[in-house]
Amino acid sequence: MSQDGAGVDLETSLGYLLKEASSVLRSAMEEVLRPLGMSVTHYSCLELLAQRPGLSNSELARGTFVTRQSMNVLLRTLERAGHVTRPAEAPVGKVLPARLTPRGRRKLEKATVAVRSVEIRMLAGLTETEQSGAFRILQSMIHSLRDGNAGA
Amino acid sequence: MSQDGAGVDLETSLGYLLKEASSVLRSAMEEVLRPLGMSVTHYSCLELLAQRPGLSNSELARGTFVTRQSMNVLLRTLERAGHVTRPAEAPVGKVLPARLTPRGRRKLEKATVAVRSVEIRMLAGLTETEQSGAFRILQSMIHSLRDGNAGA
DNA sequence: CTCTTCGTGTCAGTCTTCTGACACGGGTCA
DNA sequence: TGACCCGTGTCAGAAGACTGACACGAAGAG
Repeated sequence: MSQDGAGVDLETSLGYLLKEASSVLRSAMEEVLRPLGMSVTHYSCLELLAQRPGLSNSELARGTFVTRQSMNVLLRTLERAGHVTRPAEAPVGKVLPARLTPRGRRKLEKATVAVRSVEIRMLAGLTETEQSGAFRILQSMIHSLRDGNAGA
Repeated sequence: MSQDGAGVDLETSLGYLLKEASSVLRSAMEEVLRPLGMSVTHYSCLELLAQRPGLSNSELARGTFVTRQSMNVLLRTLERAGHVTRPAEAPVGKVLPARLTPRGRRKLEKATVAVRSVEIRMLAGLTETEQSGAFRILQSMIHSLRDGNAGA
């Protein structure tokens, strides 16, 4: 199974483990977000908007790791639900800065509690040192991958 | 932006970083797999099958983190392309053990080279110690998240 | 033996996300 | 000034994955 030597051994592959961790984290978030009627992308968009008000559609897309087309449809949904507002006219260029409505902010608060509990659960059993180590290592991976992408 | 204190700070959140890393890894894999006409799920299925021949549809689904319905349509595609074979009749129960065809194995070999190069690039700049540390930490996260899921 | 429970393969429909394409505004540079 | 390139918002179609539901076989409890 794992002794053929030619392949990427699933049992020891950090890439596979990364995918698994991400998958489990996503499932856990979906589970706690579902009672609130929100998806992970929903929440990510709102959280991003809370921390950086006035972000544009494209910027939100990059921050949540989806295409700007996908973010566009999500943003429409959030506008229709009254969680987000965008001006009808672009103040400058074509960029429409999005903002949370009070209602969106209230919705987000509940979601944040739920999501934070998941993150805390995920980190249980890890020391501060391990957490900061993981942080640095993940950043290194991201950096290496991005550089390679741009360079190729 | 990050001093409101109430939220999950995106700049320091391991969950967010995990999602980012996973997203970048996926993009990098898609990029090198595209010239071969394969998707990440395609590759994952083939790789899993190479390392554990005879896996069933449901087992493959669990191993690639998709639903068994999704894996079912993928498996059909792979069968039609001649990369995978499944017996017409289940040897026992309803479980249909899938196997790589020689053609599937050849296809996988090319993909493996491409994917391994991505993984190597990702790990560049990390010491052995850091890698095994990351491995252990990711496993801990997965374990904590899974336990919580089951317990809830 | 019978009943219940569980896991499995599969069909159907829906939803999300993606790729491709277009027009538009702003900045740079000749 | 005009040409060019880049980023943006948006429309349209396609691909992928998901949820819900069904029937069937195996394993265990009674």
